Amino acid sequence: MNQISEFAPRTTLHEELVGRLRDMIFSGELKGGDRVPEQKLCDMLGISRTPLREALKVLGNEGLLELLPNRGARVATLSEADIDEIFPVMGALEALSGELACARLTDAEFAEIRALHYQMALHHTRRELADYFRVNQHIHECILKAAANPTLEVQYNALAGRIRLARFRANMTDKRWDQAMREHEEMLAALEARDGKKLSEVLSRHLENKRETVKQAIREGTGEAHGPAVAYD
Amino acid sequence: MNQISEFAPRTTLHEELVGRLRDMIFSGELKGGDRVPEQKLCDMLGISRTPLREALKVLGNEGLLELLPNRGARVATLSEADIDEIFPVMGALEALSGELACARLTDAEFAEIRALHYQMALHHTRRELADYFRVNQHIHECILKAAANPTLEVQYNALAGRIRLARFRANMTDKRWDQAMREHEEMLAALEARDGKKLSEVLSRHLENKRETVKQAIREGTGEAHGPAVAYD
DNA sequence: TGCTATAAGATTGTATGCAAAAATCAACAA
DNA sequence: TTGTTGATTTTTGCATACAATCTTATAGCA
Repeated sequence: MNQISEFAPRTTLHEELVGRLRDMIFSGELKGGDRVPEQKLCDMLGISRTPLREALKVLGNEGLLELLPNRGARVATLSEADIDEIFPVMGALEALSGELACARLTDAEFAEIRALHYQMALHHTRRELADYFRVNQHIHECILKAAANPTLEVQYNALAGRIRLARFRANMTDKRWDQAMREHEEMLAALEARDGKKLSEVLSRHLENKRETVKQAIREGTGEAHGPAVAYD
Repeated sequence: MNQISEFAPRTTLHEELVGRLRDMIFSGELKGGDRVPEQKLCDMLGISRTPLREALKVLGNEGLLELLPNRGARVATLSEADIDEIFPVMGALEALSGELACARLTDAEFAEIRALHYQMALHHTRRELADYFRVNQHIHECILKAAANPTLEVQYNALAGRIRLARFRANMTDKRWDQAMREHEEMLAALEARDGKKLSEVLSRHLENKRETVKQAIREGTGEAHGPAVAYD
């Protein structure tokens, strides 16, 4: 029996490992730049190298790991240049998700997003940053879900995962936070009006500001050890 | 020595296999729906199952193969619903590539694209479909390259690869072909003017028409055996 | 001291073996 | 004929073994 899950779900080991390693990266257990020694991980997880290596190849293909032939895997790191490269693509995808979401959004889905929005607004007024991030991320997930396009979801999440490699606790200025909140007000309005063009425009702008926040976090945090990755907004 | 390449390039076997299998899928050597028997492929390629399986996992993650636990891999097939799901995402990415390309395009790059454009126009007037497709694809590659965003390139090509699973020889009507050619005229004009908004709009529209062509090809070609995948335009 | 060269050790890449699951097929009954 | 059961074969999933490559530590030399 492997030590990963007590009640083995209907999945293969390598597949489970992909998820497990992803979590280890996002949680900070494996930090950017760390080498990923196969044998050590195998001992730790109680498995053999074969399924682990299959998982490493997949994560390498996703851009979360850097695979150096004959020299093992490293957790990928993110430069400011990488951010500038990834964010425009995410922006295009998120804009699309806004358009599709507006076209398909049910009243029930909108109601849920609105509820989350006000919950988030409350966290904003109370200056509860962590809670704000959590709900914020949930809202974006809801919009993406509402777009009802699994391919879009996969592609977007792949990029969002790479961004999460920049695991520096977000430190939004009050000014930027207020701005983000205003943008979310616009989003809600656009969603209610089912105005896809408007929503995609707001989302693009929103992401543009987010990019600066992330870049600044990278600049300030370079070299330091940190906790789990957080959402930026 | 493995039988894949005479002069082993500086790469690992599994990586080479990813490319090799991709080619086999695109060339039609492995057709959509085919099972991919590990042992048989290993014998054929003169390798063992371990690196092959690593490659299969990667291609599964890319969506070119469908991995069924304990039941092996199948070459993925493409339904019309899949097309409708993938094309909007490609559209968003191609629109972005147009905007970025306009922002960065050098005069030399534009000159090359213009040359290709006129070459393609010649193939169009002569009704040389295959040549038209080839040059057409080259033009789109040039625009993508000009965008100078590797992440965008990777994501776009991943989707383009999945579309190529619909390996039916394109059968454009003359009407649609003429329309595509007019769209390319608009593209060239937008590129020359470095009008990113305009180019991204034309590219989106262009892709929308392409979607219909591909869907029609799927409808007409279902079940038949075909040659290598072709570009659609 | 600082550099190169070389050899030992560690790590990765690939092949093989074995157990478990699925697919196939044959016998049989309805 | 059709459908069901069970044994046999095939195929996959994982573990292990061996080979190739890289890393490092050390010795020799200028």
